[in-house]
Amino acid sequence: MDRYDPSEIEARWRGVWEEEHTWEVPNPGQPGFDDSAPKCYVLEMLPYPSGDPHVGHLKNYAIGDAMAHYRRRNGFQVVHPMGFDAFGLPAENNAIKTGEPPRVATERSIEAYRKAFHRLGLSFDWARELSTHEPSYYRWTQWIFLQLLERGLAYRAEALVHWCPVDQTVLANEQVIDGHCERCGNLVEARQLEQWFFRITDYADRLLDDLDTIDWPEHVKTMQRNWIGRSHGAEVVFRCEDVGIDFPVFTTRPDTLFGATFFVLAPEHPDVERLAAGTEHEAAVRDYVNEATRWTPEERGSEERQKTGVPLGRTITNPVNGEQIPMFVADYVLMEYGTGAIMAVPGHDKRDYDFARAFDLPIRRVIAGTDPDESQDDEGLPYSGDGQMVNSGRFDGKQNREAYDEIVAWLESEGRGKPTVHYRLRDWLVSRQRYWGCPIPVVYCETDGIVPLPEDQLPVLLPEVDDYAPKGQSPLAAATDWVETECPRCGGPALRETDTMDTFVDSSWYFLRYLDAHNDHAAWDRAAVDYWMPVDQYIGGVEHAILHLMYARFFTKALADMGHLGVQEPFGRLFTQGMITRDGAKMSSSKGNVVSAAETVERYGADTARTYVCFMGPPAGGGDWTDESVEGVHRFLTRLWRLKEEVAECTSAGESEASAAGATGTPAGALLRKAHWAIDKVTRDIERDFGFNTAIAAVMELVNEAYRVKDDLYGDAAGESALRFATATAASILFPFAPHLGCDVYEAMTGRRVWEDPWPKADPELLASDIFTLVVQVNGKRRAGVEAPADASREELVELARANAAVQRHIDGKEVVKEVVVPGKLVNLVVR
RNA sequence: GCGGCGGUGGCGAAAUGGCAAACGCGAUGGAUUCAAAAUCCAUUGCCCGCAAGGGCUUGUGGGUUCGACUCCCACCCGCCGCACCA
Repeated sequence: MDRYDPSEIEARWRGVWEEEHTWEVPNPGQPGFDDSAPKCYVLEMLPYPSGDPHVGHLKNYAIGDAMAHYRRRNGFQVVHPMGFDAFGLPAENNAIKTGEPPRVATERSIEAYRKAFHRLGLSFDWARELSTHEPSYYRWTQWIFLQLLERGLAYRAEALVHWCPVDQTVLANEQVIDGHCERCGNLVEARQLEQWFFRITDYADRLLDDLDTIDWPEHVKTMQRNWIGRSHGAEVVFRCEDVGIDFPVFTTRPDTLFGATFFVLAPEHPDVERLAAGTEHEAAVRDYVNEATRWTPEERGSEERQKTGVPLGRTITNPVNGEQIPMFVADYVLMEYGTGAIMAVPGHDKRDYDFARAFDLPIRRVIAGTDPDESQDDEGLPYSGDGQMVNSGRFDGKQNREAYDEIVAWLESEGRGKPTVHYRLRDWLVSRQRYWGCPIPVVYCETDGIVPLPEDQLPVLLPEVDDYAPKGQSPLAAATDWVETECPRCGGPALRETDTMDTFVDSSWYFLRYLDAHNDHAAWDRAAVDYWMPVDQYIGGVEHAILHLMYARFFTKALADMGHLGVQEPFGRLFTQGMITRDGAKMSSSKGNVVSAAETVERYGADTARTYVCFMGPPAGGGDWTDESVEGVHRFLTRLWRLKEEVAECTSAGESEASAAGATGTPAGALLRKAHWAIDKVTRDIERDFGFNTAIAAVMELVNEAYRVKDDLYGDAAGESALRFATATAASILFPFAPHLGCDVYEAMTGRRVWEDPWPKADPELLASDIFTLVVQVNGKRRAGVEAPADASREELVELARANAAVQRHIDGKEVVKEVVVPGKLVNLVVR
C-alpha cells in the first residue's frame, strides 16, 4: 500500500471493534464490570430514521463519539448507546401515498442508519440498541402511561385542538405552520375535542426552578423559562350584576385597578352569548364572534392591526371603587391565557390604550410618571413604569410597588381577589389520530367508563390495517376486531382507545431503557438506572430545546416522584450543536442541497468526514459545508498517514518513549516540546466546552512541525525517537476525531492499541522553556521581540529591552516615566 | 415589544487584559513532471515605500488601563426564541 486508503484501514479497525465488542459495557454486577472506574453516560439524541442519515447526523454523532472516546481514555467507564425513534408522521405519510406499511419503510431506514453508523466507526454499545416501535419497548411506554394515569398525571378532557379539514385529522402544534397545515397547506381550524393530556403544568415550578441545578447552555434555559412563562399577579373578581355572574380576571398590575375604565372578554369566552342575549347588540356580537374565530392566530396577533371589538351592552362593577364600567368583546383578549377576560387599564397598558382610542373610551392616570421615550400624547399615557399612585382613593400618594400587596390583601379580605401565579405552559396534549404510534392502553366500557388495562395485558399491540388514510378518526378505528374487546373490570363489551400517543412520549424515557434494554419484567431495574443516571453529557440539536427536553425533564420528575428513579434531572450537562448548511441554506430535499453522510464517507472515508465536521468551526455554531474544506481535512489526514509510512521505514522501532532528549536547542528537543504542547492544548480544548476545532488545529501544527524537521532527525537516535513519539502522539490525540487512522498510525509507531492506552499527559517540564521571546512595547506598541532567559529578573528584562536597537530608536530623547514588566511575557516602556 | 446570542482578512475562524489574524480554505509564485493530477516549498489583513522602515486595522462613539477583540456605558446592524401573555 503506497497511498492513504481509508476504506481499507477503516474496515480493518471496524472489524476488530465489532469482533471484540470493544465498546460494550456491562451493568454493575454483570461480568466484566469495572468497580474501580467512575461512570460516564454520554448520549446523543436518538435519530428519527427517515431515508438516509445526512451530515447533520454525522456532526451530532461525531461530536458525541469524540467525547465518549476522550472520557474512556481518561479512565471512565462510558456507556454510549444508540437507538431509533421509530414512530412518526413521515413514515405514515409515505404509507398513505404508497400503501407501504410504515413498519416496513421504517425498518428499512433503521437498517440504513445502523449501517451508516457502523461505517462511521461510531463507538456505540450496540448490545443496548432499541427502537421505540418495537413491542418490547412500547409495552413500557404504555406502562408509564398507566403509571401517570394512576396518579392523576394523565387525564382525558375536552380541548380546542388544531384540525385540518382536508386531511381530516387533528394536528400537533408543531405541525401547524403559520396557521396552516404542514402537509397540505390548508388553513387549520380550531375544534373542541376530547383528548388525552399529561399534567405537566403540575411541574411548572419545579421545571423552572431546577434549571438552576443543571449545566445547560443559557439560551436553552432561557427558552424553557419563556415557554413555562411564570408570572406572578392576582386574580380579581369583577361582578356583572345584570346577569349575576362573577368574572375573575388575572392581572400582574393590581396597583392599577383604579384605572380600569372598561372590561373585555375574549370572543371564545363561554359567557359572551349569554351576556349579549336580549340586548340591542346581540346580532352584532354574534357576527363579531363568528368573524373573529376566522382570523388566523398570526393575523389576529399582528401588531399593525387595528384593535377591533364590539360592546356587549352590559356594565360590570370594579371591586375597588364600585364603578360601573362597560363590557366589550374583542379579539385582542385570548381565551387561552389567564381567564379569557381582562380589566382594561388604558392609562397604563398599551393595548388597552389603543382600544380606548379606537372606541373613544375614558383614559385615566393612576400612576404618576412618564416613559422617557413615549410620545407625549395624552400627557404621557400610556405609562407602564412605577411611581406614586393618584386617583386611587385611600392609596393616593403611595408608591405603586408598595401598595401592590396591600391592595391584594384588601381584596382578599373582601373576598374579591387573591394572589395567583399564572403560567404560559399548558398541559401536554398527547392523543394523536394517527396510525403509526404507540397505542394508548385504555378501553371504553359502557358500564365502567374509561378503564385502564391491567399491566399483564400489555403490550397493546398495534394492529395491522390496510388503509392508513385519515378519515376523521384514527385509522386504527377500522381494525374492528382489535377495537372490540372486553372490559377488564366487568367483562362486558368495551372499545379500545383508537388514538395513539404523540411520539414525544416515546422519546421522553428512552435514555432510561438503554440502561436495562432487555428487561422483560420491568421497564428497567432500579439499580442499573441509579448507577448510570443522570446522563453526564447529552448532545443534540437546539431545535429540541423546548419540546423534547421539557418532556423528558417532566417524565424524569414524575417517575422520581413515583419512586421509580433517584434523580430529578435527566441530563446534567447539555451541549447543542449548530446546524450544517449548504450554500448558506438549511438542507432540505426540496432544495436538493442535502449532503448525504454515506456519500461523503464513500469519497473521503469516515475519519475525514468526522474530523471535518468537528473542525469546520466551533461545534456549538453552525457551519456551511464546502467540499474544498473537506478536501483540506482529507489532505491533513493523508499527511499524517504518509508521515507514519516514512517514519516507520526510516527509523528503527527502538526506544519510542523519548524523555531525556528534550534538551533545548536541539531539533529533537523542539519537536518533543511541540508534541507536549499539542497534548496540553488538545486536552484543554476538549475540556473547555467542546473546543474541537482548535484541538484539531493543534494536531495539524504538530504534524506540520514534524514535516519541517524530519529530514534533520533521521540517523540520530534521539531524533528518530522524537519523531516516532511525535507521530504516535499526533495519532493518539487525533484518535477521538479520526479513530481508525489514529489506531493505525499509533499501532505502527508503538505496536499498541491506542484505545487501550490512557490519554497522554503533557510533561510540565517540556511545556516550560528556558528561553522565551520577550515582547517589548513602547507606549503599548510592539517594537521588538528579544530572546530572554525564562528565569530573568525584572531588572534584567528591562535591561534587555532597553538594549534593543529598535527600542532605542523609540525611546531616544524621551523620558521613560514607567516600566511595566510582566515576567515571562513582556516589557512596556511608557515614554513622554 | 420582551429575552438570548453574535459582529475580527476574500471565506470558515483563532486569541487567561499583554506580539490581532493560529489552523484550514481560496489565491499567487516556485520546485517536481514530456504534460497534468498529486506532492513539496514560499508569499498572502490594508496603505505608503526600491528598501530599511513607517502608518492603519477587530460594527460605531465614548470610558477604564502602562496596555482593550477581550472589561464598562451608549448606539448601529445581524441571527435565534417568545410575543395583543393582561
